[in-house]
Amino acid sequence: MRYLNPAIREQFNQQVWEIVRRVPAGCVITYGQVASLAGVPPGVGVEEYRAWGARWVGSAMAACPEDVPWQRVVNSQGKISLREPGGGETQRQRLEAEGVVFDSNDRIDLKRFGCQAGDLR
DNA sequence: GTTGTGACATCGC
DNA sequence: CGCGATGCCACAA
Repeated sequence: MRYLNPAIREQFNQQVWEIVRRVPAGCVITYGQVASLAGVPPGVGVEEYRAWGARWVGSAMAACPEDVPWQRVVNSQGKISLREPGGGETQRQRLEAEGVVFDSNDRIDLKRFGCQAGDLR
């Protein structure tokens, strides 16, 4: 198959948003974690999912609803990934209000604030 | 139908 | 530990 079925993609997006909503306040999660929790969509190889799951999550985030705290989803570097640099300052303070601490490099310590799979449920 | 770009992850230096 | 380069899929123009 050349590319994933649109229906599966849609369902996958919903699943991603659902997981992000389960992320508790003061806790952040990486794209890889979200992809891992979302599970491998049908008809997709695990090795391919490992490489593209994160990107699919990012694509899903592109159209995330208002009630989805997309800001709690960060990349492996522990940094907020936004299209507009500096546009996330307001949301960053929002995370700080939840207890998330940023270092001098605008980075989050995933060892402390990184959410575990078992913490979601 | 083709081309360019992207809210990433991983490996190498 | 930090920065640069690479791979691959989906979407918009």
